[in-house]
Amino acid sequence: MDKTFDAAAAESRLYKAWEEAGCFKAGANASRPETFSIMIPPPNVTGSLHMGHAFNNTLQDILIRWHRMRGFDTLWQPGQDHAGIATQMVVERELAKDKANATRREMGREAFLEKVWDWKGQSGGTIINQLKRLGASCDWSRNAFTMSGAPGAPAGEDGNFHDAVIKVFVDMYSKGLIYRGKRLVNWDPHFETAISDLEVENIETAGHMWHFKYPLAGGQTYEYIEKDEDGTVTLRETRDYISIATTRPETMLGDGAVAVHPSDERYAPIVGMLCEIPVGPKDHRRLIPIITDEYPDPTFGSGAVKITGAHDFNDYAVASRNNIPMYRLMNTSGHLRDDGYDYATCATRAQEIANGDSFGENEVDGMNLVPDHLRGLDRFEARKQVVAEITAEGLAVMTTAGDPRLGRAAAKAEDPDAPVPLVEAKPIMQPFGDRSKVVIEPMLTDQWFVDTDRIVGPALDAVRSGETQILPEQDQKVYFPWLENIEPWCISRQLWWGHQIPVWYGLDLSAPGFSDDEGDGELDMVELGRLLQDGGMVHAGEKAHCAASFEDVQPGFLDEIADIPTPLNHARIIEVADKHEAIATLARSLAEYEISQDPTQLVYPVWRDPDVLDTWFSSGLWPIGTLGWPEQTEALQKYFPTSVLVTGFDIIFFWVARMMMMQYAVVGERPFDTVYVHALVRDEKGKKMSKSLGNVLDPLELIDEYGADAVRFTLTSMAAMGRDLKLSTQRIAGYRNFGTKLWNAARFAEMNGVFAEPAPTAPPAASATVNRWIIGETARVRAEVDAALTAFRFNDAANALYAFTWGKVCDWYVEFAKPLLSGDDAVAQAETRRTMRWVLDQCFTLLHPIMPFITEELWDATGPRSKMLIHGDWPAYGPELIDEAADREMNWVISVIENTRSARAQMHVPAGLHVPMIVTQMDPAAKAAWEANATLIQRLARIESLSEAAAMPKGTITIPAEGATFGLPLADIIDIDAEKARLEKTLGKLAKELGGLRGRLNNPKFAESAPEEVVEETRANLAARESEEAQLKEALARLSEVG
RNA sequence: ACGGCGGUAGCUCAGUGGUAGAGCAUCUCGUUUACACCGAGUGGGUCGGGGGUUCGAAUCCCUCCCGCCGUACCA
Repeated sequence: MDKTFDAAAAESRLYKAWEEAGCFKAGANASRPETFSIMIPPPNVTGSLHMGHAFNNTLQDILIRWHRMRGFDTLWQPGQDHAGIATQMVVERELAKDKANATRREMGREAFLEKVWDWKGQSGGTIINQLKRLGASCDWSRNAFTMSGAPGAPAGEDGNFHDAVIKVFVDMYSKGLIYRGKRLVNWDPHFETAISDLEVENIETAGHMWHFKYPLAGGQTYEYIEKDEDGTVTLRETRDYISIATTRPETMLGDGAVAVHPSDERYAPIVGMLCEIPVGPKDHRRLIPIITDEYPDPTFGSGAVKITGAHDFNDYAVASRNNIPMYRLMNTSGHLRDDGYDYATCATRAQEIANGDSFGENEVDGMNLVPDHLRGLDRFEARKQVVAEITAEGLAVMTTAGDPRLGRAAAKAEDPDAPVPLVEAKPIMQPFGDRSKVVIEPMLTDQWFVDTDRIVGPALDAVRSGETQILPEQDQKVYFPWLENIEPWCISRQLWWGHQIPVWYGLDLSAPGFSDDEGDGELDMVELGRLLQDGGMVHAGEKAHCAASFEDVQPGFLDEIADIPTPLNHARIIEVADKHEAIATLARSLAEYEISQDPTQLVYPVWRDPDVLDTWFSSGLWPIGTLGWPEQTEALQKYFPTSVLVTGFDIIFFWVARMMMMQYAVVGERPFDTVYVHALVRDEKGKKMSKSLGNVLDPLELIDEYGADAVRFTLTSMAAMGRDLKLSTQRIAGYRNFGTKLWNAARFAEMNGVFAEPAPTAPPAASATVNRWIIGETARVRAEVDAALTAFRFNDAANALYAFTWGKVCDWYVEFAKPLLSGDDAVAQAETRRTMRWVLDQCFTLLHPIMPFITEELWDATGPRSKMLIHGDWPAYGPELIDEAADREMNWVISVIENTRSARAQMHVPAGLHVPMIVTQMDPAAKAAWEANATLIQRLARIESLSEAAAMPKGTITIPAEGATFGLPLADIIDIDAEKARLEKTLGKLAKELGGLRGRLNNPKFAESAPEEVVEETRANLAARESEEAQLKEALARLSEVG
């Protein structure tokens, strides 16, 4: 054997061997009926392994390997998700690298998707290979992908996921659990798609708050009165305006009202009046009502809030409650709209609405209230313009240049008394897209939603009842409130990469008011013309039908047109790109019919919803989708519900909660028995690792440097439940050393012929105390490891194994075994070889789930084996192997050695010097222990000989032990004063301890109320300490006599 | 602001009612039948502060202080 384990060379070789032998396959090494299954949290297909993945997958691999070795029918299901936004972003960026490439929009949907699949083909395997480097023992033959089987997927990308996703959508749609509606959503102007509020990061940004005057309509005035807490009037003036503050002046263009709190006396006189939005062409200044609502906080700002329902979530709620129109001001890229009618027309209509006309949602959405000269401007540019125009008009609230509210501007003011507009410098929380990093715009758009209220119940009940257990428990406190206050889940995304929503739209030809003049059920020219011009085609709504495919959706549309007059009711359903094309196609078809009079050529064009589903909608089906659902596969029967989900707390909302809801909604069962939620891996200072901070530790680099086992062991040993990991390379190096330590223990064993004979399959029968002792210690650690892993206490398992392997086996047992291995007692030698072999095998086995590579390598290097360690048999031996007498004896030996070493070191006895030892009194137990282990003690404590004496000679170092007092007569070497000091120090510590013990025992209440075994233990402890104290005092007295 | 978590040795953390532990780092010594990626030894803590419950509190309760993470934020 080499001196160290060559991780770099061995890891790929071993992994390949496992994989080629099919060791990871579902059910491999199964020897019992129970199943154990884990679904990997699917990493992004374009992603690469980061520390969080390394941690997450190490824990999963430990559970999987442990169960596989225990003979469970085990499945670790791997796969990736298609990561809609992220992947689309990556591919667009790749395309942009070469200016010659067409952009996404230029090449069109189909061509772009081909590029995405190409990219997936190229880079999709990256993360898989990285997981392999970590040692992840997933069943790769089952690798799943959330876009598998989608239309346009290239060969080799077949699979059930697309069908599963579409089926679920269709089912939920038909049950009414999915609906479409115009709602305010988070809109990413860069990607031009809706995003989830979970994908929005609120970041504090330096912002401004402007204060503007909204003049009352018709120049009306009122007495504006402010009072302090006592009701004393502090301000009274006549105003012809209401003061409004805003951080987003550009949205004023879309204001629908000004709201004040109903209790706000200051504004009571003007509630119900109209006021003017102080921006836009003078001729068409819009007037909006002053309303009351509970939302405005009278103590904040002016107490009056402008209501822009289409661009602010709070305002949206107010506008909804009060039937205030919500005017959308921006287009999908965050520029002010330049579609629709001119400003004057729209403003006129808006005024009618403000004056009380009824209005419809679609009509309002069609109105463009952006003044013509501002149309097309970027939203931030528009803000500047609006501010400038209002200020120029004198409608900004003014203050003096020295007003501290102005922030830095105030400090820099040359003339602090000069009048300036009140623009407060104010930190504001601004929403940013977590991918695009641009400011998110609340936007009123048509989107698809899951009616989560109706499917959330079982997901909550499951955790409440314990049907699914969330560990650590504190994470339930994250799960519950979120689900209890769940919002509708917006599942549509305006992207191309994803599962396209299986809904088709057709023109609504059953326009109300249309009549067939002759009542003959046939359309003539006049009627057709009317249908085209005035009928539903352009302005009326659309008819929507949902089905898994275009074929399946046709019957719905045929029903739809069955009632309209002949011959259109017999039109063929065809699919076109969008509504515009549908109108054109229908018009053309009708025109051709006019000439040909051939009804078989008539078509009714329908178009598919262009949006795709949120990636989390498909990954919400991960537990069943990966097992082949909707097919009732064998795997599904066997491995679902799954056993454990191991995941980071950051995706409890994103993923865990949604899987819970979806699995119950779709198959009516829990997706997993246990959810183990782990913390975040941080850098050694506790900072979140991020590229911008440059504190990212790359797991692959660490694996290169220290080996996968060391990285895995480090992560495991730090996996205390519910706490973040602060990772330092120093620690990883330490665990690399641990591997080397084990390696060298095996090397030592090899040198001593330990592996010459076949490996024992059962704990060897042993008569030597050391062997009996280490066998018992092994049984202890096995129980500890099993208990720890059962409770998901990964760190306890790792630390127990570390302490056992290094602290017990390598430090003591190997040393104790040396004399036996090299001694001339052939029987003892053989027994010790057998025992050491067995103990090392146990170390390899128990450590394998955490450190699979080095243990497999050692397993292979230490003799012929019937199977690889990955399929080794996990031990089940128990406390029957523990021999209390051997334990006591070896602990006594260890304490004598340690105490002797300690005394020697403190007294500066040269380390290499073998010294004589004297014993003055020894009880039978101590005597027996000494005699049985004299060689060991003498060797390890560097004792030349032991002789009995009636009393310690002058200048002796005293070493107390249980049942014996030892001494090292080293008068010529040691300093008497130093020995006195040493003894006194020890006595001091003892005295403190004794004080506590006596105090407790002397307290009658202690004996009364404490449990008996505690009292007993305390008494025994006191006796032992007292005897030690007596020994030391005697020694001290003797030294004092000497002087 | 609310919620969660945390404050224990120089550092990173275990320890959840029986009187404080580990690893790493420090310092000292050391090439002795594997291992310097090593061995032996040593120092180091009123367990964030205060109060309470208890025979006994790092541990349970109350309160305050500090840090981190979420969520919501006020136009």
